[in-house]
Amino acid sequence: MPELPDVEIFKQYFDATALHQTITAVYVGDHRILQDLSENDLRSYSLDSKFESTFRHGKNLFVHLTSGAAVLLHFGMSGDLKYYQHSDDQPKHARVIWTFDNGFHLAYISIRMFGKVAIVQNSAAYLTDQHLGPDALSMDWQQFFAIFKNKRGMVKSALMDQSTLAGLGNIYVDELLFHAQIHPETSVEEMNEAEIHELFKTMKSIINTAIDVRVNFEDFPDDYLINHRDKQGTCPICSKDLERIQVASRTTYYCPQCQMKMKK
DNA sequence: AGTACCACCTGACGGC
DNA sequence: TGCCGTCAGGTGGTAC
Repeated sequence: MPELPDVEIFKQYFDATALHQTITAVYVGDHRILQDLSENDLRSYSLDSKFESTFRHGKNLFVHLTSGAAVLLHFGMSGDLKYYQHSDDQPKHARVIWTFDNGFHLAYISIRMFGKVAIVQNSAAYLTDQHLGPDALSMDWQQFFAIFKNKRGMVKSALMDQSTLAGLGNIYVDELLFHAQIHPETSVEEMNEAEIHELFKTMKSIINTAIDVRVNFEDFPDDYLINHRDKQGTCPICSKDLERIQVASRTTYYCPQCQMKMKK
């Protein structure tokens, strides 16, 4: 699930539920999810502290604690959050659970264990250390063009590379290339400024749309690719059968008629 | 710098 | 019903 729009919705959910309450307990359901962090350390950072504010960069969600440090949540391929009151509602794959003084709990869920929970002292330094590029939603055109005018390789690989820009994954890269009518294997160095600008505009548009519909698949506009990603899928615009190929080792859907721009 | 693999995990689904 | 292969929206490492 979680690419930038999903994580933005997690942030909004977190802000609406789990801030400003004293943490009274921390439960770790599977310590493998903790990165360079012991269960005891997570507990001592959390207990008697409060979640104060959240900050998202790409697919990373930082939650600042009143104790000073921040909890970093990364959701991998199957992460989620759930705020609930009764233990009957505890989700099956809750890997970390924070309990608050109002009796509610916040569960960090990860089915496939690909996510991570860490403690970071300085989120800006963490982004630098991890070599993360600028956030795809907040970056401006000057930044985007400065990066892409010097990039080489396939456009899909470039957009997926978190050190180039942070936040896009397989689903939304396919979606934006579809709307920009650019073939996923197009070489970035073959694209002119107008095409790169189209890429930028479309990227902003599809991220904002996904956030507006709160990533509910059924609420995406009819001309979006997202609900047609299957082997029998047809193009929502021209009805031609979609192509399914591997690009940068990832399953890629595109319309061979609408996405003609291709130079290898 | 870019790409092609492999690995990390669990669960859902289709075929037999 | 059960077993098995395949696939899944992420990331990190290694080798070329």
